[in-house]
Amino acid sequence: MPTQELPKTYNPREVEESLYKWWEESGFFRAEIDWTKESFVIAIPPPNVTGELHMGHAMFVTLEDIMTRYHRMRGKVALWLPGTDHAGIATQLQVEKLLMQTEGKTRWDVGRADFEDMLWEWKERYGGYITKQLRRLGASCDWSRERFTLDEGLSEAVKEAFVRLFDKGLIYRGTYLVNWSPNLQTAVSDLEVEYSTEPGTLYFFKYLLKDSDDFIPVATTRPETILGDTAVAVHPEDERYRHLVGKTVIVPILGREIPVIADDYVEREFGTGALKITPGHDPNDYEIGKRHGLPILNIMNKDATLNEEGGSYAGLPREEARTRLWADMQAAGLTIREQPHELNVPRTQRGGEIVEPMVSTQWFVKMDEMAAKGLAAVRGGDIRIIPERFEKVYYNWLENIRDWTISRQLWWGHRIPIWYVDGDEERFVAARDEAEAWERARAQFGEVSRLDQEEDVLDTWFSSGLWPFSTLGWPNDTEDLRYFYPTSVMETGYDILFFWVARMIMMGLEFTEQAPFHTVYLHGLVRDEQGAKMSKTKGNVIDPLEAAGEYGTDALRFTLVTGATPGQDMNLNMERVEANRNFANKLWNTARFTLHNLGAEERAEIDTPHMPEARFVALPLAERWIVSRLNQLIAEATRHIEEYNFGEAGRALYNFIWGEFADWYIEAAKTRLYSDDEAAQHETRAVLLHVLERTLRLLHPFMPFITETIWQNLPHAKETPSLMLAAWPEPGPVDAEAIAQFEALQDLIRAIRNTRQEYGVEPARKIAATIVAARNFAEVEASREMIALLARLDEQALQILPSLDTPQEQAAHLVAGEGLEAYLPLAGMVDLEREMARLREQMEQARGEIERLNVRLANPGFVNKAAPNIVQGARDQLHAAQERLGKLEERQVALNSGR
RNA sequence: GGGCGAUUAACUCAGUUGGUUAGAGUGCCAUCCUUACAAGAUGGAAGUCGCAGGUUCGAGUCCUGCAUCGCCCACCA
Repeated sequence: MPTQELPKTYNPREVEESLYKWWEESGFFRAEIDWTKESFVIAIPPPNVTGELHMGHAMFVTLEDIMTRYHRMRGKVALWLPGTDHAGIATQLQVEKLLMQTEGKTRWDVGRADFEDMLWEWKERYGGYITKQLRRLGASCDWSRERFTLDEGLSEAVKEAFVRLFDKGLIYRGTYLVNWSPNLQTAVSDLEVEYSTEPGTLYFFKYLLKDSDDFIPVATTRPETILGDTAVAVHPEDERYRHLVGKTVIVPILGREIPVIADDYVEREFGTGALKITPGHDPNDYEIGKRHGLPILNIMNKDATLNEEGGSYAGLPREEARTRLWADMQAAGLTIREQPHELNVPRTQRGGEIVEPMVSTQWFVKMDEMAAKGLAAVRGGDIRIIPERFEKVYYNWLENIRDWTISRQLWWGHRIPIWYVDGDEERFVAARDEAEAWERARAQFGEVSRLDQEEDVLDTWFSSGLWPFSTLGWPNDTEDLRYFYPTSVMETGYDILFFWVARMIMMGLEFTEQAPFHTVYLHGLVRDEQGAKMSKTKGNVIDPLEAAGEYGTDALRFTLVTGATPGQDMNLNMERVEANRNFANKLWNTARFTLHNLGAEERAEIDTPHMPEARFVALPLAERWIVSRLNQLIAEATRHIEEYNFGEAGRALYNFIWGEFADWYIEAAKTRLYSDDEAAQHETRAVLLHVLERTLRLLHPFMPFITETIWQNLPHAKETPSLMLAAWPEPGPVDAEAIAQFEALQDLIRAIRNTRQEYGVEPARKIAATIVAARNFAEVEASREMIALLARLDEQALQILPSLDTPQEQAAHLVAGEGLEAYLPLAGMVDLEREMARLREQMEQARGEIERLNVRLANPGFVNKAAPNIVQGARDQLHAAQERLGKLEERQVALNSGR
């Protein structure tokens, strides 16, 4: 493996695509079943098959890829199972739109068979696009197991699930008031309805009593529904209207007679206190109608135009019917007034048009039983939701769940496996295929001459609900299913907790009698930098591939993972992506430095689990420090990842790589690297290489491309061909004393630099400094070594005069922890007055600290109740501060007497 | 109407069983083209942790109330 000179800056565009291709073609993403090993499985949240990549995808790819790569490196059989969703409504809408644009036709114009062909064509053309985009983000999915919800296997699972639920009596057909989408002409579930607050009008009008001039005043926001009224309701205890209960009133314009009823649902304070009842087009009225046995009048066609029940308004769209009717009522003197009123308008999630509650015959799933099991699984701890607060949201939804409308009057989806017998809507069987349907129909109904399959398809989420196991082969008892199921983590956005996660849990429990995963990790929405939702109409969408193209996929991923905490929305700003691009470049240059200084002999050792203890203890201070810090980092990053705190893990890596490895260790290493001591050189290179290589492993799940690229350039034996297959590092020894000593060194250097700047010493000017290591270090090798290090680290600025004696001349005096001191000569640099002032300020600080600590330690509550290590820590601090103050006082005296 | 989240430096955000003097990136000021990196280096300024109480030896962190913004659920015509 020849090591070539790396370019000065990392160029992601040059490596990402080919690297990914190599990973994929080499089969590194493939999960091979190995019964001696543990598995780690994530089923991807399947994107819409013809969808476009957005930041939500980038977010889940980042998080799921981190988990998958991490567990793969930990030696598990890691399967990230990819696939796409047919996305019934979304896809059909796209194709309908295209059909309208190109041919000016609706789907009904071309007919079901041809339209279905168009859908499949569309899917074939655009279906691969989204998965290509996921690849660009580095997703280490096992593409050999890719699934699509309309695949044969998954369709089989859907039929099986449906029939089982049907046989159990959990699926029923019924005529109820459902949410109707007039554009799509299909029913949608409650979840697919979104409410928006919009300005509107509250219309007051008169309901005339039959055979009387008297009237009941009624208020409505939707006058057109007057045409479907079958009663007027008042509160039973309302004195104003009590005497009218049981009387008959006349529907305006139409002249129909309807009763006045009493129901305590009516709010006396709202409007006029009298409520018109339209059971055919309002959910609450529907309930009231059922209670009172009122007729249900459907006044609309499927496209929300008025039907023949609307009398002369028949054929008009609902909005137009409203204005016409109101005008006619005004002319007839039946109106009272209008007032502005804020409306909560139900709109369909996809199309955005106003939902029309409409009575129709649909298929439903009974939810109570399944919901109870779903609740128990989370309550009992079989499933954990992260962040925990969403457990409450989940409970709340399942506790109040209503039956699920699963039929859709669409043409793109799984056709409901119900067969009607001899054209009779009341006689039907559920069956996995037509043969079984005949069998079942004959067994149940005897002579059967014709079977017709249900025209409706199933809600997309019905098939998605089976995803964790249908993708693994269920209902067949496949090896994949046995080995990989249940899956491990379900990672997705909190916005589909009800749509998808809850249903997967319920269906998993129902069909496999197991929770489909043990952990649900919910991420937040990615918003723009002002916190606004990204949308095409606002034009504030940041395309993940554009961002990745400009700054690198790794930078984008790192930004997404470190910028947010679980379940929390994040505001993405490109400055952060740029900053992380810079971080990638920093890492790149640490690698360049390491490789540049490498000799031919440095290689093999990095394949060992960690540095042998015996070698470690013999290392010089800086080396023991960085290796100790690395080992602490390994433990810390591992802990954070295990606890799903990926952002914290990422930040810890960032701080180590930039703040410790690059800023300090590499500088410190130069002392020995550029010395004449060949053994020392070799040792230093080995440590550089060791730390770099371990760091690459730790960072790989977060930034797969750059880490692999560098890793491939490292001169080592490569027991594994790719970093993604390398073992996750194990923490080695930590030398706490080395850490403390090196940190003291850092403190002192910072203090020296700070003093120079304070006194405005020009950077190029060297200062002769006297460094004194305190008595407890005076004898040990460490102090000499520290002084040498210091000389190197501030080579440009300092001429170090190592000494164990306090100098007598006037000098600025600096003290760091671990008994390190520095004296910077005053001559030519230091103004005595300023130095005295500086000393006073530092003494003031020290006294303040001593005061605070004394107060704390004098408090019996603190000494008795606080943890012993906390108390001891305070004592140590007090001693250090006292010592520091003592030195400062000595120095003050010395300076004064020297005057 | 019910529930949840957010409120920390100029901006975008971390801060995980309560424990020194609250951190990062960006921006800002000053200096530097030092032989890995100007996508860089060094130093610096910058926060009464939304407000008011409480618990505690000790609160950004726990409790109560309030304010502002946002989200979810429910759907009073």
